[in-house]
Amino acid sequence: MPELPEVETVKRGLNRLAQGICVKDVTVTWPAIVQISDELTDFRQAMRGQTLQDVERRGKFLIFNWSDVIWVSHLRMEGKYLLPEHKEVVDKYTHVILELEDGRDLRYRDVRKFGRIKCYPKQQKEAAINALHLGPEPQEVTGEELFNAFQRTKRAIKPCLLDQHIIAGIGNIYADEILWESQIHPETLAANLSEAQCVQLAAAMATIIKRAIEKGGTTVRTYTNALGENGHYQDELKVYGREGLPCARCHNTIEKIKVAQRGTHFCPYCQRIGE
DNA sequence: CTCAGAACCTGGAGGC
DNA sequence: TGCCTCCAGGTTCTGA
Repeated sequence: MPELPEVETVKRGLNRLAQGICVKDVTVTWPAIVQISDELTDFRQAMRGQTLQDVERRGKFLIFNWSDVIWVSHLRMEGKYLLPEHKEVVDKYTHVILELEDGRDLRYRDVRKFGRIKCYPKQQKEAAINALHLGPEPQEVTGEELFNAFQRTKRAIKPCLLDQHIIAGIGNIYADEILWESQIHPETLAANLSEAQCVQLAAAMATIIKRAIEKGGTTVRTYTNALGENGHYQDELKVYGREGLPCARCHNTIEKIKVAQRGTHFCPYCQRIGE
């Protein structure tokens, strides 16, 4: 679930369903998921009595604004927030449970246990977000900013799109989709892209990310989305998961290769190195 | 400093 | 059915 459009969808769901929830008690069953900043002594103690004001997003991070603390939360591969309507049995993949004053629970569920929730005092908010060293959002970055950032690296364009210090929020699915839209081969050296190609890339990022947010993100495989919301952008994917199928633009066959250890889908005819 | 590769975890899919 | 290998929407650590 977790690239920018999916995280944005989770954020909107939490703001719709969880604003004003008040925490009575906390249970953590996999301690590595929860971290606290040096100023705090105990997560459970810090969270008791906290009311959720709202949730923001920066890149793929969720920022929870509680009354006295903030959370910087990353879902990584499979993290989900759930707010079950009825008291459901807690399964073995649920690692954090906030027992609420209204009788419900806010649960964090994560099969692979990769996700993280870091808790800070509220006054540390700006410093905590700055310490993430995130690049600009893909809907806001300019071609010129991309061009300048790419001059400083010897890497291929694909790993640059995944580097959160350069642009914050793009993951493996949208990187492939953006490169297809821009007709750029994923192994092209980023430093070799022209300024015009960087402008094209910035435009493709804005269009694709905006559209994916409108569609509620992308749901692939059998993951069920948090808060009952499934994405629909999977119906509009042009290359991701489409190896062996015809390219929507030129009808040649989509290929899958490895670039910087990540599965990478592209059209070898309309995405060529040096074009 | 930069970059490639491993590590962190678990489950599903496919080969034998 | 069982066992093995590989793969997965991400980040962070290690070491060259």
